[in-house]
Formats: sequence, structure tokens, C-alpha cells
Amino acid sequence: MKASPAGRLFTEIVLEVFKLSGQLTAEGDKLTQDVQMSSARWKVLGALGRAGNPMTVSDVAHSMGQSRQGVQRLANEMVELGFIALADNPQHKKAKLLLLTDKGVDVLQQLEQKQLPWAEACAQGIDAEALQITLDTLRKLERKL
Amino acid sequence: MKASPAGRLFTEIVLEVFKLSGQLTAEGDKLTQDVQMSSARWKVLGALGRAGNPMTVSDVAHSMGQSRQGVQRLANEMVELGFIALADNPQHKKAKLLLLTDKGVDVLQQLEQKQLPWAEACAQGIDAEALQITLDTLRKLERKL
DNA sequence: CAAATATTGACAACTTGTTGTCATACTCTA
DNA sequence: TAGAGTATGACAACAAGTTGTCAATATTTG
Repeated sequence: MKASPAGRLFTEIVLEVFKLSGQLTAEGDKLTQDVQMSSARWKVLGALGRAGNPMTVSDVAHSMGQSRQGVQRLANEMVELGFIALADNPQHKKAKLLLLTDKGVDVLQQLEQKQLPWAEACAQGIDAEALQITLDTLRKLERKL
Repeated sequence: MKASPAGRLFTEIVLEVFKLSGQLTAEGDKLTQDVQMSSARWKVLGALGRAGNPMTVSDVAHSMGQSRQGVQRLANEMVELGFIALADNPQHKKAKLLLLTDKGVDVLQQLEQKQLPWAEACAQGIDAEALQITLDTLRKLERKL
């Protein structure tokens, strides 16, 4: 059996996704190192910020496509550091709700201000339509997994 | 400062790349678990296979966009398991060349046969042109990092 | 209501991957 | 050729992330 052109392209995309993921994590670590953060913490804090409302650890993990326990560890650290507060969950006595503290909101805004010009610079010179197609295609692929 | 459309798209793509990377690693682990392999090992073995000629650990790490030491550890494991052999490097006494053993070639072929129909299924229903644009765009982004 | 099932947080072991240090091996330049 | 600088492998500490287990809490079902 030989690979179709689409199959070959898919494989190339997979390899590129792995490579990009590593490089983006490294960039994120640089961007966050001086505010007690990291790429991993930022992703969790960002998920909370983007949701706009308190979420359980499970919810956050699901939205990130990651395991519950990994997110739990990061969340615990950030509660300790004061970026996240725990609120009682009327639905579940053990599963507390995570919400951003003022400090959490603040650091998130700082990071977004740093990230913005960087994102603009990366997107610079790339056709907006190509970016849109890329995003759509990646989402389609993700749904097939 | 507000995000341009391209900047916003870029940020969405970044999040999608993180999510996809995790899911693809999980898929790869499923595909490889019964042949003493893993996603991480497969990536190294695959890089060697794709290159077609012996490479040093540094070369492989660079081609994968990963650190030298991470690849070193995986390579050492696979030498131990007999998937990779070490050959003297006329250019450098310490930096041995990695090459696939027969067992390594064999397992790589097995995995490629498993991966092929899966890649075809994932690519199914997605426009080949969109896949090409996605690949090109990801590569452009990678070069900007 | 009671029992089976699912969800959750804590804990622990493990894999993956990065960074840093050290000693050795190589390369380049003065 | 001597010395500075760079590349490499071994080793170790750490961060990130997965899986599994256990006990406590919810939920569903008979």
C-alpha cells in the first residue's frame, strides 16, 4: 500500500506540529520566566481567563486536551502562588471551582501585552487567508483523532 | 494595543498546535505500545529512517527541534534494545553515528504500515490544497520562531 | 432507599524533555 | 603549535505530563 498525496501531507503536518509545539513552549517559557510563570502555567491560567467563569480542574483539563492530574498539579501550584483561588462548588463538595485572583488577572494581562506584539510579528507577512485555512484544517484534524 | 486579525488567528493556531501535539502523541503511543516503542522513540527512529544515512545525536536532535540530551537518552535506550547501532564516526571520536539495525528497519516498517491507513483516514475529507497550505504555513511560522 | 457506577483530589511511579555541569575531543586562529 | 572556543557524551536535577490506585463524594439505576 502506498501513501496518497493527502496521507503524505498529513504525516508531514504531524511532524511539523511536534516541532512547532516544542518551539512554542520554549518561547512561552522565555516570555513568562520573570513573573513566576511558565508555558504550562500560562496555558492553565489562560484557559481560565478565556472561559471567563470559574471552572473545575476537570473542565480546564478537558478544554486543554490534557489529563486531569497534570492540570491539578499546575493548579495547586498556582493556588499556592496566589494566581488562582478556590471557591466552593454548589454542585460538588470535593470539586472546588478555580477562579483567577486579582493577581492572576494582572499577570495574565501582562503576559497578553507581551505576547501581542510577538504574535503580530510572527503573523507578519503571512496571508490572513492562509492562517484561517491553517486553523480550520488543524481543528478538523483534531476532531478526527 | 489591540490584536490584528492575523495576530488573533496566530494565537488560536498556537493553542491548537498544543492540543494537537498532545493528542497525536497519545495516538502514537497507542500505535507503538506493543513493539517496545513509544511516540518519543518513534520520532527518533523515524528521523533516522527519513534521513537515510547515519547521523549523530546532535543531527537528529536538530532535525527534530529538540534538545541534544533528550535525544541522547532515547537513542541510548534504543541501542540497548537493539533498534539502533553505533558506528565509528571518522569525523569525531566521541560522537558516534547512529544507524538503524535490521530490527530497527523492521519495526519502522511495521509502524509505517500501521500508520498509513490511519493517516489516510485522518486526511480523508480534507481538501489536499488546504493540507498543503497548512503545512506551508506551519513551516513559515516555525521559521519565524 | 440501596447498590452499582462515575467523578474527584491526593499520592506515587513513570516517561518525556529541558537545562546545567563536567571532562573529553575537536576546530580554528594567532 | 599552543590556546581559545566549540561540540560531545555522561550524569544529575528539574519541569511537564501520563497512568494507576485509593478514599471520598455524586449520580444513576433497580
